[in-house]
Amino acid sequence: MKATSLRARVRAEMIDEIKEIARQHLATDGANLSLRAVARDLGMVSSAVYRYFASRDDLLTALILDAYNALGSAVEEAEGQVPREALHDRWMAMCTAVRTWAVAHPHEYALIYGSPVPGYRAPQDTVAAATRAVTVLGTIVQDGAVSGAIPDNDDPLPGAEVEHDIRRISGAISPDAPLRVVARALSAWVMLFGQVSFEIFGQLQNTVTTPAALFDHQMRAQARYIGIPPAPPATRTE
Amino acid sequence: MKATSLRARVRAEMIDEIKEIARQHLATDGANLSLRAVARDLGMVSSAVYRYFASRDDLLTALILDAYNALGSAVEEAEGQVPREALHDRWMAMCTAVRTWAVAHPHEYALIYGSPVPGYRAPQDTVAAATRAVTVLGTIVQDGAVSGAIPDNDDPLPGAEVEHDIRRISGAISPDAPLRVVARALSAWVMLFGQVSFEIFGQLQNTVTTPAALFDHQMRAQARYIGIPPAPPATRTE
DNA sequence: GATTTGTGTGAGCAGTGCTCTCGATTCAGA
DNA sequence: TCTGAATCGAGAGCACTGCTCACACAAATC
Repeated sequence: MKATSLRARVRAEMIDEIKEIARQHLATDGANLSLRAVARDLGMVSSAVYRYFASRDDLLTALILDAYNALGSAVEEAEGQVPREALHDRWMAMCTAVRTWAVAHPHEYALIYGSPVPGYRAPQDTVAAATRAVTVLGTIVQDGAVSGAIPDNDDPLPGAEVEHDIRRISGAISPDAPLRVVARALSAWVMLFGQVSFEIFGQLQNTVTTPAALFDHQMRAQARYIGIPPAPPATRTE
Repeated sequence: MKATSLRARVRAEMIDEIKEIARQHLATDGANLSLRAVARDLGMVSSAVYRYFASRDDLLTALILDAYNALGSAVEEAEGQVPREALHDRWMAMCTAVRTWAVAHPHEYALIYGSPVPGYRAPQDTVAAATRAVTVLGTIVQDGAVSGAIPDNDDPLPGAEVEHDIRRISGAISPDAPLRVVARALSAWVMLFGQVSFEIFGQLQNTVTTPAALFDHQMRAQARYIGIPPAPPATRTE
């Protein structure tokens, strides 16, 4: 009746344990993760770890994938709890989830949105995981566009090359939204991660005293910029 | 007539040479800079390098400071060549200078705007250097505000905490600009570096085919957002 | 039961940051 | 101009790293 052998189960647990310890080391020692130190914490010799990860970079890649998925889950979960028609609340929930997760896991955030550590390659596996967060933005914009809540704007249209790029992104994320709305949503997306990165990477040090409040204010401004109608004054819906 | 001794001059040259080789290693091998390898390239033994830099982190800090200054110079120089009254051109020149420098020196850009490498501290020296670029933005906004070219907008005012932060930034950079204009300029600034970071760090891979064109389009949109009037249709001024 | 497969050990290699001692060179003051 | 002090590079050495490779032991398969 056991679908997986004892060995396979133990192996999976071992992999999880290694990654967990590695995450702890990441949080304390920074990005220069020591495989030997991880092995030491596990009570085993360094070479044994190589039975589970072919190299240190492979371990890091696994952590990167996990980080993308953790962020994706956090965002999906937070946005999923908001009623579909409350576009503004969905947008804010999404933004806040990104920042909250980043503040709680700064080193893992740095792993995925900071400078690429090794000779940077993005294994195809990570692409799908990385897409989860932006897909949430896509559904918000898509819902707002089809319901008419988010109107088109009168921005100048981009050149052919840029239009092609934006159209492709739109097709994958919010196929029925006007091109110019997608363009604005994209810039808001970039602004969102720019703001978080500035905070996590210390660019706001000695400049901003209340990053959470500033973040909230700026994200509301971005919602206005995209064209997401403001939330109605707190009226209980039940 | 020599103000500095021979030794001091040789020492300064040596420091420059070490930094130059280190920059080359940074460009090829990525962020994990090897002091021994740098020493080898210089034909000296590793311990000799410690006569010039107390530690590897000290070398990196020096490179970080140089990078901030290089970016600052590039931005100042590009923006300085545009006539003062051409606000839109000044804005675009500034944005383009940031991206151009980053594309030309991706690893140095990662050093200053990526994940902080060591147990991240920002030595006070770097703060001044880091301010140079944003100061350019400040003068543009300031000039536009006092000349009336950039009108105030009707954004909701932020809460007291955020207002305090923005007011302090405004005071240091563009003291006569309306609070709400400064807030928008700040978000545009964040968006600018978000866009560049996304490109340099590979977040746009397999998504955007012409990053330069997209960048140009998005930065024009940000100028509109701030309230910088569009450049008049190319009429030769002479 | 024999054999193949997976797992952990320990030694070892090449590389790293950094310290220290030891000659050699340059500088500054008498 | 000579002398003591400061500076500099070389080399050895320590503790650490990623990674490889035989070796022994256990589990899974035949």
